Amino acid sequence: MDAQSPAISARTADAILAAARRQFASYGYDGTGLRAIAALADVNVALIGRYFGSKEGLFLAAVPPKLEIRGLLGGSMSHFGERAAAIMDMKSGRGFDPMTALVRAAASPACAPALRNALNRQVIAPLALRLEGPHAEARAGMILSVMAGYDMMLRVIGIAALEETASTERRHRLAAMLQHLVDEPLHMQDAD
Amino acid sequence: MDAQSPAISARTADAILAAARRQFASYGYDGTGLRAIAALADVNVALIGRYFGSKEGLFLAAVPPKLEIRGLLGGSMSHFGERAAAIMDMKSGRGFDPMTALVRAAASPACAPALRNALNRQVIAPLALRLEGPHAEARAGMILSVMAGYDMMLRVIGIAALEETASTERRHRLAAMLQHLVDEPLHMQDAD
DNA sequence: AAAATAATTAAACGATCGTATAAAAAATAC
DNA sequence: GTATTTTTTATACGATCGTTTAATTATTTT
Repeated sequence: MDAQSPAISARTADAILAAARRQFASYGYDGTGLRAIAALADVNVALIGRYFGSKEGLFLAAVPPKLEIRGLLGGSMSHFGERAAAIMDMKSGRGFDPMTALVRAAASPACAPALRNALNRQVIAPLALRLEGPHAEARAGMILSVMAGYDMMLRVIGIAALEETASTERRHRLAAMLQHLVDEPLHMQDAD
Repeated sequence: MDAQSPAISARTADAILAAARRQFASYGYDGTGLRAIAALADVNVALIGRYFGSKEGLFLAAVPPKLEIRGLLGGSMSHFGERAAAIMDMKSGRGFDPMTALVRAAASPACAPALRNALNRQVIAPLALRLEGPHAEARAGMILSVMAGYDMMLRVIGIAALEETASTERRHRLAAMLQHLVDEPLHMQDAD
């Protein structure tokens, strides 16, 4: 219909996006080849160019929109730590995880600006709105830091000290870290 | 002398290593080309192959040996948080920082095993020895997670919420996170 | 059924990558 | 000063990368 529209099939676009998410999360931005994505989606490589313009365009369409941690800001903030830790632990392994994709793609200069924008708008900002007390944005940034670092050490690098720790143990400690940042205004008595 | 020795000049090897560290820390493993390293070191590309065998060999010779966070375990553990946070804040920007290199290289499957070993032996293990109470290794892993995540969000991605926060503010909050993990056994009263 | 449009494919381009080979230059030994 | 060894260079190889062009198949329209 649209005169210069490049001829689109929603099914194919979704297949490419799904394959791209899996590959980017598993091998990072640089480590993922467009031919591997195309093979996984069972389409021709040229379709990626036609649908998303470039590799960077595909990455931006695939990963950032999924960065809103689902259900993370749903409930009460007095249990944010537990909720977030549970989500971090619930990873499917095979499927696509936005946080792992983020960690694996962060090193590529091509993605960094887009990731920064996406994180600021879709994670930091809404999270900061839920944080009471001063320095809400800085604390939100620290919360994201802790979650990303945890994912990096446990899933991307695979530090033995974390892998060999019981899941409930890990979850409890991560939850304490995050909740400490949420409740920071209540802990001001601890300052020296 | 050694019959099959490949003919080595210490000055050249050091120049290559220094250039490699800068490039790997700035552009990650995949984002760094051997020709760029050679140009920075002012030597021919072929010398890298002759001196270090392969790109992976060069990376392993350049980055992991520098991962021992200098001076981090020197003083009392009651001020570990402040000390570590100060080191994280003291980054030269231009020079080589092992933590940033770690974050930028973690995504590459070629480096992950070597990084895991280096971190386990040179960071986690000596740090865990200094931690009192139970789960020392898991807590050491979490400490490294927090530091790596902080570096990733602040330096690699450049989250605005952290960049726009005063350095002392950031340092104080990071120190509190780390000290909390060090002193965890003293906080058991907080458990629900 | 024929025509027109939508959607996909096959093939190749130029560039860059890590790596290997053989020749040249520099340094040392005799 | 020539010979020998050490160190560096120039060059090319094969592979893979992201991207593009033109041809082909599938679908819809008339």
